[in-house]
Amino acid sequence: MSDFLKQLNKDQLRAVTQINGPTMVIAGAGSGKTRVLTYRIAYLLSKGIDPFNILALTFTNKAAREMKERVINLIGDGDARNVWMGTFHSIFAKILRIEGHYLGYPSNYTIYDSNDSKRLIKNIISDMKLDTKQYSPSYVSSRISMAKSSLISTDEYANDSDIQSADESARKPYIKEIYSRYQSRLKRADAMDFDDLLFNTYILFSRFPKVLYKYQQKFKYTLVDEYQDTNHAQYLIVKKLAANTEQICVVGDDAQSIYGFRGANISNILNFKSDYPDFKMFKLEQNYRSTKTIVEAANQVITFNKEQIKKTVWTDNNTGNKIGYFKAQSDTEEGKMIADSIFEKKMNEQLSNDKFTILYRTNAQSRSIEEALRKKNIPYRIYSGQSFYTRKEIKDLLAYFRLVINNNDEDALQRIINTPARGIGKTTIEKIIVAADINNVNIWEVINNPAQYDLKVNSGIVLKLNNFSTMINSFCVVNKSKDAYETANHIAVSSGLLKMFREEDTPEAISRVENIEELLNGIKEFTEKAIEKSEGDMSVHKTLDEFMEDVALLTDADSDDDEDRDKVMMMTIHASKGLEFPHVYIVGLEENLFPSIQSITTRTELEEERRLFYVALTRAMETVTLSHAETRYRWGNFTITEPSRFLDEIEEGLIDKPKESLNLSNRESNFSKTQSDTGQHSFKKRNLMPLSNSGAEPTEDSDISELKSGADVEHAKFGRGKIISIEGSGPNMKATVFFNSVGNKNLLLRFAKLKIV
DNA sequence: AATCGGAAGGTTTTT
DNA sequence: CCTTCCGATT
Repeated sequence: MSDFLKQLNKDQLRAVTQINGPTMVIAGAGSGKTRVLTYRIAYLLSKGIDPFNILALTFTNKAAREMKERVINLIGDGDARNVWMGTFHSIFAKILRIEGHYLGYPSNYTIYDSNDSKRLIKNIISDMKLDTKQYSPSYVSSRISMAKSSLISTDEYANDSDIQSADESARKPYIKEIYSRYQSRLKRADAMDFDDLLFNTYILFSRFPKVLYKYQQKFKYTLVDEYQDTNHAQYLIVKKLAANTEQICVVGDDAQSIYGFRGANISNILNFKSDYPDFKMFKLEQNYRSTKTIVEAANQVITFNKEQIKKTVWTDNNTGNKIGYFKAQSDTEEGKMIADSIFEKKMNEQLSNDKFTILYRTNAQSRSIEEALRKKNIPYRIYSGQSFYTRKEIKDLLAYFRLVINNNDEDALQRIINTPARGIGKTTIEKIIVAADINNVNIWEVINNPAQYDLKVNSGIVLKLNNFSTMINSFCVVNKSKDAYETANHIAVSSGLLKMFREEDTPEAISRVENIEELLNGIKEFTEKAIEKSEGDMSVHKTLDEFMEDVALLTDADSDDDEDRDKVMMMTIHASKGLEFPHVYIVGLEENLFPSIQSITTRTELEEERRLFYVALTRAMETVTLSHAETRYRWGNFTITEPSRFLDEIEEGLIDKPKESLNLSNRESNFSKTQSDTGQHSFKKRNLMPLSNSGAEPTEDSDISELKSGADVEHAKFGRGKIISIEGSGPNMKATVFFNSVGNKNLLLRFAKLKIV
């Protein structure tokens, strides 16, 4: 029956089959952590445990999805589907949809992402007539976030003398007031931010023992991945859930704790001992992923940290190559060296693109590398945070969806009430907000009954408001009966949003229309997938509400698409956690960048940076190449950099002699590059919906490839002109052209149909 | 009320 | 350098 257990080593086997009582698994990098978790779930099921009684919590959607897939592979679809597997945030969001009414939330509450919540905080700060410099929204928001993830309520925040004196000495005594207003505004909008999903779940379980009991009964077995990254709230919720049966298994690696900055607390691992004195601990120390060289280098680096649980990660794998080391003169050069190196290795060893991964500390570093890859025609894909969903046009359309789903969502309402322009201006909105505040009702309520709340606007405006609310209400009606795609499409068209961008005939607007179409395609896919899963049954259609629930907790790094394989992968080190790749490039190893300048003052923070480096190294299976640039374009000017201290922490025998860039003309090329770039941005086209995709496709249209800067061209609408510069490639190729009639224009070449004269 | 341009601020890292 | 926001202008 349990044939699959044969695939485990001794330690893994013990960790999997020890299913009675609290269990902690300390798993070194590459030692089969996910494997233990998935096999443990399979094992529980094989022992007759009801899948409905199992809860598995992860940090990222990606990890959750992978776990699901692997469990399905082991035991088949049927049982696996009934196990609750998901991120902390998504599982708790689900619970709050069901039980939120205990706390006064409707089941269709909106989830605000960090941008939404910063916007709200900013509004509050200006409402309070405070200086936004002194009270920068991001500072205030991180303060509030820290409080919430430590379960400190608004009242507790205001009454805690330590917190208050800290805020006062930081000259920000009003944060308590902002926090409190922020919470009531969220409540009024029937909205929760990310931290509320945890905070409110905790409150729910504390105040309503009956609800807690229900979920304790349901989740008899709890598994937690990446336990070292849990914050206080997550820790306590899990503890509450497991209090009854104590059938809890946590898996983690203190050496890979990299989320301290958002409240993760390594000591949760250490507390485990005192919370569950009769716990069993297993250490997984054999690494199956990397070469000896890589494992050794990683071990060496981590010894520079003082705080850690002792363990010895070792491997039976080959020694492998030494670690590569590039010393580039500039960031441009760094990109070039990496692109060249990938190209060479690819050709020599006949490797596909997807065998290569480039890791960096900050998202901003991707640009110079991207350019180099594009020049070499190497396709790549960036797994970046949220860029797709933070685009204006996407946010706008999503705001319509949000408002339709939750009429009280004030942030969404304010975003779109005049987009596209419908004559409801700033002054009017101002008046509505004041009326709402005075009467302590929601903005939506005021818009629907302007007279009742004594809104002092002329009859023309009243008519416009009326038209707006009629429109939204009609969308709500559509949403009740149609599936997600039909509703979304209807809204995109009837709201006039699509038309607005279509009429504006600029390359920028064209790309916005494309992005909207991508979003709609994504929703279509989402809808069809559900129908497909239910074997063509059209009646079980997915609603827009369900789509939005998915989106709120999704980042585009989470998505994966079959058509999008075989590309070099690029991502931040944080995003790479839990993944493995054959050939890894870790770039920008410079002081003040990696380790980050914000983290070199305290030991704790520096050690977190070092763990980050440890994570980066241990992603690699076969080779690692490190690089640094001696000069780097930052904030628009050259900075001379120093090699990262982390480079010295790897013993000389394990690392190659630095390979230096020889191109002396690089400074020049750097200058010319910046000049031609002035004032332009390339619009990265995203392909299928939840996917961030910046592919460098070979140019298909031979006409286009003949266009060069300096060429005289003719355009159907603008007439004669001269090409000033060209950038991008494939479908993204665009040019700046000076036309005698209208001056400079940015054109997407694929649409512009330029003729060479 | 809408549009355009300039100024200012922003880079950690993510759910 | 790039993006966003604000204010001045029409």
